[in-house]
Amino acid sequence: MTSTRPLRADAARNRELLLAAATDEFAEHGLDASVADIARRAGVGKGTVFRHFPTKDDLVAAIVLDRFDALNAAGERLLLAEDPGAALLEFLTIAARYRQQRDLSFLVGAAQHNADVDRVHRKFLETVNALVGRARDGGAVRTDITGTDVVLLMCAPNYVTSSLPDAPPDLWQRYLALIFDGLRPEGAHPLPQPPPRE
Amino acid sequence: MTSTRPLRADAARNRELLLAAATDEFAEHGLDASVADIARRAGVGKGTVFRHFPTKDDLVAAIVLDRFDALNAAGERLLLAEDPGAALLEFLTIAARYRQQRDLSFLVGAAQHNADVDRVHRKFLETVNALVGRARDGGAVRTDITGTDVVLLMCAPNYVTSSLPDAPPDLWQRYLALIFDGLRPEGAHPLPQPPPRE
Amino acid sequence: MTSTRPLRADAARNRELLLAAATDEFAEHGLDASVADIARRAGVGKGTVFRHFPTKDDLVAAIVLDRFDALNAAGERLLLAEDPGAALLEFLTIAARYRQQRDLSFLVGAAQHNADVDRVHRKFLETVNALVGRARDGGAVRTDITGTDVVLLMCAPNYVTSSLPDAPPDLWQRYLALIFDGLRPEGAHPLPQPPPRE
Amino acid sequence: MTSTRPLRADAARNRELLLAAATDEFAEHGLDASVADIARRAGVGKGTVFRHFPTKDDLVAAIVLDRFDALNAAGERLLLAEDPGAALLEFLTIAARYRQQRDLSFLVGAAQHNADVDRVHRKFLETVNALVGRARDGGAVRTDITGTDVVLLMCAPNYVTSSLPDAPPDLWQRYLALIFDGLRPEGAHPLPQPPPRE
DNA sequence: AATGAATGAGGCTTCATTCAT
DNA sequence: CATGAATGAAGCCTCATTCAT
Repeated sequence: MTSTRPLRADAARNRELLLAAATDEFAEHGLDASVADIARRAGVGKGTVFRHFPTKDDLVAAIVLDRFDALNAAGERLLLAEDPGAALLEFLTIAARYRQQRDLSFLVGAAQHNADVDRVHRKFLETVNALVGRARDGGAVRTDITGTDVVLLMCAPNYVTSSLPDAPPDLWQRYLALIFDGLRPEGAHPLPQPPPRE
Repeated sequence: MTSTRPLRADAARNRELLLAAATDEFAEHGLDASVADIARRAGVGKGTVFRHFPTKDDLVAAIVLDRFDALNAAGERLLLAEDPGAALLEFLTIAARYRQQRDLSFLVGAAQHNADVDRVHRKFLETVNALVGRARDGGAVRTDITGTDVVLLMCAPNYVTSSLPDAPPDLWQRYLALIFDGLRPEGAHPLPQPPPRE
Repeated sequence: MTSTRPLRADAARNRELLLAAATDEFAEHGLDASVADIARRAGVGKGTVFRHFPTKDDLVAAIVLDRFDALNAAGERLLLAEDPGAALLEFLTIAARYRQQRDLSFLVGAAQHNADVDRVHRKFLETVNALVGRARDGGAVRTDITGTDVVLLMCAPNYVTSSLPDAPPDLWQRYLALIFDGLRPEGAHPLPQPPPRE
Repeated sequence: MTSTRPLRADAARNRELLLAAATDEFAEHGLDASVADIARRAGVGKGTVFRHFPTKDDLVAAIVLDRFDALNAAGERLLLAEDPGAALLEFLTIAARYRQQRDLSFLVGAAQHNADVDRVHRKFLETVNALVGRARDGGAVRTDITGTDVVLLMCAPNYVTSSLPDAPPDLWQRYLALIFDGLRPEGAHPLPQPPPRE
């Protein structure tokens, strides 16, 4: 899929329909969402799903890919912003807002074994590293945290609200703010464990 | 578990074996862990699982119950500690250490429909509320957070490390410390959303 | 069956194969016939059974439905016959001949909870009531029996022969004749219990 | 079981409890009644069932055996009655009343492969043959029916009412009377099929 | 002798995937 | 190309039967 001829118009449209439908179904039913339901939601036949995505994992990977692509674009734009601290917070806000789907834990299931996802994921790590580096240099975040720390923490706001059945849709903002306060230099206590490498 | 006669010695042993095996399998494969695998891991027949836990949900509920029971006991003990702030941090540490399983998200699947779990869960909320109340009164945590906030956040340290395949086993301590720093009064910024009720 | 688009040719064929196989298996093994055996007998995969009949009960219902439909058609035709007594006997003969399966006791298992079966069953009762009414008015059957009596009795000829392992295939005709003789006015003795309502 | 030493008093009592419980359970749930339910209803452990009846089929056979024994005793007594026609009707009445359990179709499932049941069943056929022979000789039933005919027909009254969910408990009497009217000489029409041999 | 815990084959059903139409 | 029918492995659960207590 890394560089194939452009799809015919209707095929391209089906692909988008499928990605949207799959994203919604996964958000609602987790990784157990059935291919049949996705096909029905997209208004296409089951076979069409497999024409576009030979495997359910490939479908998951495509979603993750899109998500990372969008985030990477946003990140690169924010690297040019004036205030590095505000830029980082804005980045995390964008990431969390991206439809507060349960999380990106699909990543675990499929991303690990997909070359495309790997590539874009690596790019993502670089981008976050750059954003965090700028913020750290600017004194907006404490000196003992790394880009990887932020990558790991950035899904937490959505995660914690996901366990509340009828949470208000923007509740995640509260926890993003709390966690971000923990990243600030003011009142920082030493951390008991070193950051993970990579 | 509602006051029945004590199990025969071998049955009690199998029950423990099963709970341990199930806990491990769930930790490794999520809620999709198969009953057959759990039975195999416990070294018993498939039917034995269903003698002890008529339903897969019952098995999940039993695990959640045990976990909450242990947590509640620890919480009550810590309510008597001298330093309220240290007590809260210790409580969160204990909770996170309790085998850093992915999370307690089993709760969603089964807790909602099980009377025993409901009861012990409510008790859990009370305990955390009390611990947070004491810490807040003692100036150890900022005034704008509630017990529910802490309940929601307390699984996050395990969650964030779970996405790292080969994380060092105690990495969660780093993120617990970071998040706890966000709960402290020093350098607190106003929160954009009110806390969820209940 | 409620007015859906016609099935694809091969699907329709499989549906018939399945109904025939299921009818045979149920006749041989009673309601306990396994879906796997039915699938094997029809020469299709187990999953195909559930594509056509999402539930074992649905399969049973479909058989019962077909049977009642055929019977209803025959009954309506016979309502136009000249001799009402001969028409009733002919109807009972047709019903018994319809593959002398053990009985229609599948009805109990599924019919009660299926709207389609309910509808066609009610129609069936009406038809038999009409046939019996005509025969009674024409003096062909005794005055103290009702349509419901006949409905209840009409499975008996097949039932009684079913307990004979190697009965000749047309033995049921003997018992239908005997029972029908009991319905005639000649030599009728008063009945000790009133007919069931409905 | 054909001649073993007499059971200890409590064992004998358990045997009776089990037979009664099994009879009830089979009557309620058909041949699918579970051994566990039977044991619970009898107030004994599951293992005790298998001490008395090594196999579920053996339990069924024991019930059938008891039933046939009782019927045979009644039949022999009625062979001495004055009015042969009344005696036959009385016999059929007794048979049908014997708890109008669904039927004796357990016979099919297990009786065929059990020597004891075979023996007592053969005896049963002889008894009915004798009863019918006397009635026929006395002009109480038509000349073209045999003992086997009656054996086959005698379960029908219970069978036909069994398909009515809320039938009055004595409804079978109505259908026994109707069927018996069919056996009388008055108004008999020739039968289309010969009686089954044996 | 009685109990009930353990077993595992087998039942119904779901679903990712393949393939004829 | 799209469709949806077919497949069969795998999941959860039941139950007759065995066996340790």
